[in-house]
Amino acid sequence: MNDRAGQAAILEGEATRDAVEPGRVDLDVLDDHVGYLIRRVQLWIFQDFERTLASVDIRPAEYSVLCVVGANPGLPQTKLAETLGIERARLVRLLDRLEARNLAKRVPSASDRRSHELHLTREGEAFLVQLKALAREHEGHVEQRLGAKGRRDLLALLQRFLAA
Amino acid sequence: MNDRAGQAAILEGEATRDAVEPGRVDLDVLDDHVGYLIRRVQLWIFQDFERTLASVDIRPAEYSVLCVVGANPGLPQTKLAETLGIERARLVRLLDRLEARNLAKRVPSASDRRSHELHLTREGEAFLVQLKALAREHEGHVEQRLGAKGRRDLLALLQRFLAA
DNA sequence: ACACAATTGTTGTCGTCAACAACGAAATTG
DNA sequence: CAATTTCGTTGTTGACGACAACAATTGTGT
Repeated sequence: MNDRAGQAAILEGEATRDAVEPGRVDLDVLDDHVGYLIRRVQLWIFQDFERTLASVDIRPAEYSVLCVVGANPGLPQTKLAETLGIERARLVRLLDRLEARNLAKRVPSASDRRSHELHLTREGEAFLVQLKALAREHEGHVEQRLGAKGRRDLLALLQRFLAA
Repeated sequence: MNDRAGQAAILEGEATRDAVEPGRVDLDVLDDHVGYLIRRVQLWIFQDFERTLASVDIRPAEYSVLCVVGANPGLPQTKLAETLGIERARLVRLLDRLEARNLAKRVPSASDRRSHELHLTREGEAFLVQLKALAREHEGHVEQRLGAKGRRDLLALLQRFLAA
C-alpha cells in the first residue's frame, strides 16, 4: 500500500524507496484545513507580538485586558472574563500581576460587595498608549505579509466568523 | 480621569457612574488586531475539531501527524517535526501514544542507525480514512459559518501568509 | 422572614502545549 | 583519530484552557 508512493518516487527519478526528498514533504489534505493553517499563523503572530512587546514585558492576554479595562472602566471581573473568553480563574492571577505592576487596580464595588470594579491606574493609562503604539507596529509586520487589502480581508473574515 | 466615562454614562442616561451596560462591552482597538481575532477563531475551531473527533479520541496534532506520515511513509522524526512546526521533544510522546494504539510504528533506519522511519500500521491506514471523513465533517461546520466562498478566501489568505 | 439557589472572586488541580537544556548513540567533518 | 553535529529521548519550565470547590454576598420563592 506504500507502493503508490514508492512508484511515484521512482517515476520522479528518486533513488530511494519510500524516503522523502529533503525539502518536499507532502502535507496531504492538511493545507485544506482551516484549523491547521490558522494554528500556524496564530503561532507566528503571537511570537511576533511577544517579540515586538518584549521590551515592555506584556503578553497578548495582558494587552487585551488592559485595552478592555481602559475602554470600560468599572467593569467587573466576570464581565471582562466572558468578554475576552478568558476563564475567571485565569483572570485572577493575570490581574494580580497587572496590579503588582501598578497598571490596574481592583476597587470594591459599592453596589455589590462581592464584585470588584476594574480600573487602570494613571500609570496604566499612560502605559497603554505606549502599548498600543507597539501593537500597531506588530500589526505592521502582519500587513507586510498580506498587504493592506489582504489584512483587511482577513480581519473581515475573522470578524464574520465570530459574529455568526 | 474616569470623569469622562462617568459623564458619558450620565449623558447617555445611565444611572451608575462608570458601570458598563450588560451586553455591550467596548473592545476598543482589539477587533482590529488580527492576533486577537485569530486566537478566538482558532480556539473555536480546535474545540469543534476535538468535539467532532471525540468518538475516535484524536486531537488536532495527532491528526496532522497521521496525515503527513500517511502521505510520506519512511519520514524520519526530525523532518516530520520541522514540517509540522512541532518540537522534536513533543513528537516523541505523541508518537509513543500513536504507537501504543497500533496506528503508527517506528522502524529503525538501515542507512542511519540514529533515526527511525515512520510508517502507519495497516490499522492506522484504515483508521486515517475514517479520520479524514470526520475532519471533513468538521470542516463543514466551518463552512457553515463562512459559506463556501468565505472558507476558500480564508484558506487562500492563510496559505498566502505562511508562504510569504 | 427564612431557607435555598445563584453569583463573584478566589484557590487549587489537571492536562495540553511551546520552549529550552541536556544527554547517549551514531554519523559527519577536519 | 579527534572534534563537531545530528537524532531521538528525557526532563523541566511557564503559559494556557478547563474544571471543581469554597466563602462571602446577593437574589428568589414561599
